[in-house]
Amino acid sequence: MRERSAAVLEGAQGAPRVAPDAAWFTRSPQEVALGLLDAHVRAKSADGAVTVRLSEVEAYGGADDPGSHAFRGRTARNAAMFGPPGHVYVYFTYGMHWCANLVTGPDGEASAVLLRAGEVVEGVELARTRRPTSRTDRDLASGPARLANALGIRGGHDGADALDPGGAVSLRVREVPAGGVAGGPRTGVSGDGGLARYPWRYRLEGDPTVSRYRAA
DNA sequence: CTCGAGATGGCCT
DNA sequence: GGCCATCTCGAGT
Repeated sequence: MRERSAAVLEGAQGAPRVAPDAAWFTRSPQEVALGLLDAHVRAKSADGAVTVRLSEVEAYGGADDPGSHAFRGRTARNAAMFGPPGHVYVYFTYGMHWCANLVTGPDGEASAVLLRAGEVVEGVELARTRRPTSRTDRDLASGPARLANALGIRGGHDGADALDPGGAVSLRVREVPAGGVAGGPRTGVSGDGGLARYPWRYRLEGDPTVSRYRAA
């Protein structure tokens, strides 16, 4: 199945990026996901800071979403998803990789947006040292685990408050949403319902840094 | 550029 | 014990 495209970055070009507050994240994961496109995610550590401009994200619901880690209820692993909005939810997958999400919706309800891909716009040299296998800079954060790795986000960041501008992870979102982005197929939802029922994967169409891994 | 296969460990049933 | 919200590498077009 081929994906359809849509307009890109209309109105957002030149719009300032601002630090979001809790209310900004207290919305549906789909709304937040669209708002996060073209946002800056910054992570600082003792080594320095890396900032990624997001080009691809994916929304996850809670008990109503079979593709969500929270589908079967709260566990120690997914506890951050049930916590306050604007915090980081980090999980370990495939025995190797960390992936970073931002929690959405009211405290106590589980939903989040997975950060799938982006472009490193600050700290490229540090990101290269963390991702020595990247052949080109566009691959530094072109995938969920690649992005988390480039930012230096690991399990220790689980639950971190991304609304604190001075925190280890901080955000600046477009004052005018990038908008006009197609919903692509999701991973993790088998069968024909994947795209039809949960078209919650969003990207900046034509952006060279989007992940090349697309669900079958 | 694309495709296919293997690695690898925590979580959930 | 099976299942992954994946990545890298090698080989083929």
